[in-house]
Amino acid sequence: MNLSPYLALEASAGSGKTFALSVRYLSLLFMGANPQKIVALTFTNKSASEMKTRIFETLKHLESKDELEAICVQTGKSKETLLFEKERVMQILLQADIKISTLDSFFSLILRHFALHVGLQPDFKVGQNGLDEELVERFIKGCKHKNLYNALIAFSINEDKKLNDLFSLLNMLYQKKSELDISTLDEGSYPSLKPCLDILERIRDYFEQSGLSARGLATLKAQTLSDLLSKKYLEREDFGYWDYKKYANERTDTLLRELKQALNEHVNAKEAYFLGQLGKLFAIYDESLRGLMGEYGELRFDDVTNLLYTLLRQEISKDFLYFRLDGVIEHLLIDEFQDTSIVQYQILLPLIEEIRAGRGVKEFKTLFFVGDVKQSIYRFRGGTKELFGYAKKSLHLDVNALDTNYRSSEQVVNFVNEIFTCKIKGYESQKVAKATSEGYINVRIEEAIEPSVLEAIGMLLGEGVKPKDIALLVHTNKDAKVFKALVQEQFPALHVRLEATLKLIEVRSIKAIIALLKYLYFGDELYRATFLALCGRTWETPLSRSGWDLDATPLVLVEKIIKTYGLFDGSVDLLSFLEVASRYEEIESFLFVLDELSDEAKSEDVDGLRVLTVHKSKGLEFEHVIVCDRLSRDNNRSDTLLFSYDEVDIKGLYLTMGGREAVDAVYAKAKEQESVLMVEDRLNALYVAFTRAKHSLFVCAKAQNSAFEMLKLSTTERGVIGVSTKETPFMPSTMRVYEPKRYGAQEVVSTPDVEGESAEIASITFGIAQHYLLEMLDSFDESSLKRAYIALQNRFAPLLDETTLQAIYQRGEKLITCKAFLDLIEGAKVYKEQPLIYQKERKQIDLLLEFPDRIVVVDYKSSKKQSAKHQAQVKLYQDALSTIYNLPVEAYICYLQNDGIELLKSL
DNA sequence: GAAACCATACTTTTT
DNA sequence: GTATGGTTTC
Repeated sequence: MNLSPYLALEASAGSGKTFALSVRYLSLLFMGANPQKIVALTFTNKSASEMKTRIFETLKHLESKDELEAICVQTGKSKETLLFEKERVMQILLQADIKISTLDSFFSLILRHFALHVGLQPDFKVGQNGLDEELVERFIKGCKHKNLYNALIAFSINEDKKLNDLFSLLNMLYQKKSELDISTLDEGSYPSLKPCLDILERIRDYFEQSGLSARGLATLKAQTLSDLLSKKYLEREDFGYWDYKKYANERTDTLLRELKQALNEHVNAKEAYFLGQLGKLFAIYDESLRGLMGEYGELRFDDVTNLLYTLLRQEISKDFLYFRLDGVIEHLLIDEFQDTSIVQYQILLPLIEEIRAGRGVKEFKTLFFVGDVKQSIYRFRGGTKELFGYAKKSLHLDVNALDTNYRSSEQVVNFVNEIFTCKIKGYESQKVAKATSEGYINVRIEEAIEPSVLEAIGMLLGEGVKPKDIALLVHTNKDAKVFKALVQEQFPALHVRLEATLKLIEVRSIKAIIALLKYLYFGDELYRATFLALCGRTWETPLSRSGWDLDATPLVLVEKIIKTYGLFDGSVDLLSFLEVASRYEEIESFLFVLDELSDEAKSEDVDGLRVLTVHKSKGLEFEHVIVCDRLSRDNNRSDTLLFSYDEVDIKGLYLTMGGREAVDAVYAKAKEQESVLMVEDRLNALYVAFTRAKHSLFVCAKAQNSAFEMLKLSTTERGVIGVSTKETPFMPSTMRVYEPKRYGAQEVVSTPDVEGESAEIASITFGIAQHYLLEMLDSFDESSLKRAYIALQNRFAPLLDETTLQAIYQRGEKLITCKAFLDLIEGAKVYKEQPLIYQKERKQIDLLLEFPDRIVVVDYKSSKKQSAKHQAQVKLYQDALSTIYNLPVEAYICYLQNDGIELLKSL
């Protein structure tokens, strides 16, 4: 065999990491590994499910996959042998409980086995929980109990920390709990600044006698530590400069040295006091947290790792812990290794070492770590890229690097190589694999980036690029919002997606199904139109309400809709939706809960131009990428605590103070190290952003204060956009991108009859939109109207242009100011969109007014064109309601027209 | 040329 | 709360 048993794979962006992982996994299977004993770990649920899918897909179609060749090489078996064994391996895989998961769910699984050892019930919940307030309460109670309450207050005042700040500090320590022995933090008493101030006074006296300028003397005054630390002369060796120069001598320089020494002692004493206090408080915090977890059975993600680590260290032996996991794990694969945190690594270490020990030749145990330190951008949440190098070295792993880029075009690969060589430490040029496409690069440096970004989008659309193939990468969530609004304003017809965690009911294909269900049930044209629009079908598409059995279960109905309209797009979301549908027995209860369904979608809606942060884009790829500069200046706020590392071990913990570096060399070094790491992270973020592009890459940089400054970019344009004719749509053909039709408001209302079909459709759309606005109206006042209008815009922006939407708004305005109408509803109990079953027909009443002595039904119409029909319809409502209520029923048709509201009483 | 002063913004996010 | 950038001051 050629499979290297202990391998670290360096996989740059686009170099075929997923390919390598599935080859490795399948090779292990073909070599006889038991899938129960292979653990593959990733960081997100998304990549875990992708990995599973990829492995199954590859195995299923092995004969036609490139992976086959690679598996031959790894296993040393011939193609024929592999294909012969394929079915057997598939069977094994299908029957096994496959262990491909995120680190976090793997850890919670282990913890559940041992929950009782840490005072928890095994059915604890993991997630964000709302126990924060409870924690504060318990913490304060704990402080009182330990007679530390006054100390807490004194500490708070001394350090000028609010309880909130203090809590974030404690939480920070909590995250580092496994790396740091908090109980041994130094302790001291609160130091006096007097010795330092005394020396300063001596310097001042001396200079005053010598005749130093008033300006100079002013610099030798200070009240507080931060005053003092901000003095520039602390950065100097002596006073031989500026106003001081004339009077400086050996004496003043000695005093300066003394001052620095005294300050050094002071800051260190202060730090010791601070950390000592914090350590005491931390013990209470930790205890309160443990208590809460036990009582409520709710854990945060950090709690899982922390408890597991505690368990591993003290309470039970490592062998026992991992032995309990369904037998011993023999193969471990870790993806995105550079994002592993120290605690996570420490938890896995016994397992890793067990495998690495490789007792006896017969034993078949392997390790496989894949990662790319250039893509490490999660340091702020604990990701430690140094672990990759450390693991390679300490475990004596074989190291391999993937050097060819299969994702990006030639121009993009070359550009990335050119930009990042020498900038990222140890950057190796990637080779180009895609000889077929040349690609396109456009770097713009302008005073403002907004025009460049819009121009870039315009260029791409002009070349016939589909919006869904464009991604706008920004630095912050706030920027994402701004850019989304900007793009939408400039291209009103364009579908723009702000990337966020999606709910199931927000997925386009599911929205369509819901609309159709509502149409079938209520028969409202609005829903029919919504359904057709969401599917990208034309208005003429025949769609009948008959032939659907509404008494069938929701599951059967949804299945039938999916089948009939070919809505299945291979995404897991539709499956989840079917699962949700199966929870309900009849359509009424299903429709009732639909709008509030909180189930989350697993895959994203891939329609429309995407706007997302660089961090969210990691692991994704897009045909065309526009990387935007940051809109605001970036803020490198430093934390109150500063950690310094010796490779992967915490070497020191410091209290940050402005100017401390001038008097404390150790601290200065730690701060320097921190800032180097921060710059590296930022550079990596840019690397991640640039390498998302498959075909073309736009960089829109600011002339000043650019986030790209460290790349030293210059304006350039290379290659051609030229869209390839070969199209691989994500959505099935029936879910085409909807092509917006533009209908002028004038056209709609003026001569709908003569204009023919398109005007007919336009007036239907208009009517539906009008109805929708009124449906969304909570009450008949202006603020409700504004809210309803926003809802209208969200829904109809792709269908109707701005003028038309405005016209609808104005009609709404007229309605809520119409005296006759307001008089009519005065004193009534108002119901909207009431379903009504009469003579076996399902109807929906626009507006139902309940008075003590009578009932009024109102139907909205946007034109008088078919008034006879309208009359008949409200008559029907009137009759129907008469049978239900024992009261007289009046019926009105409310015509909403451009020139005003007309309220017509039906006879 | 250097210090002090004043005004001005103001992170990244999954499990 | 805290860096930073620009301006003022001697």
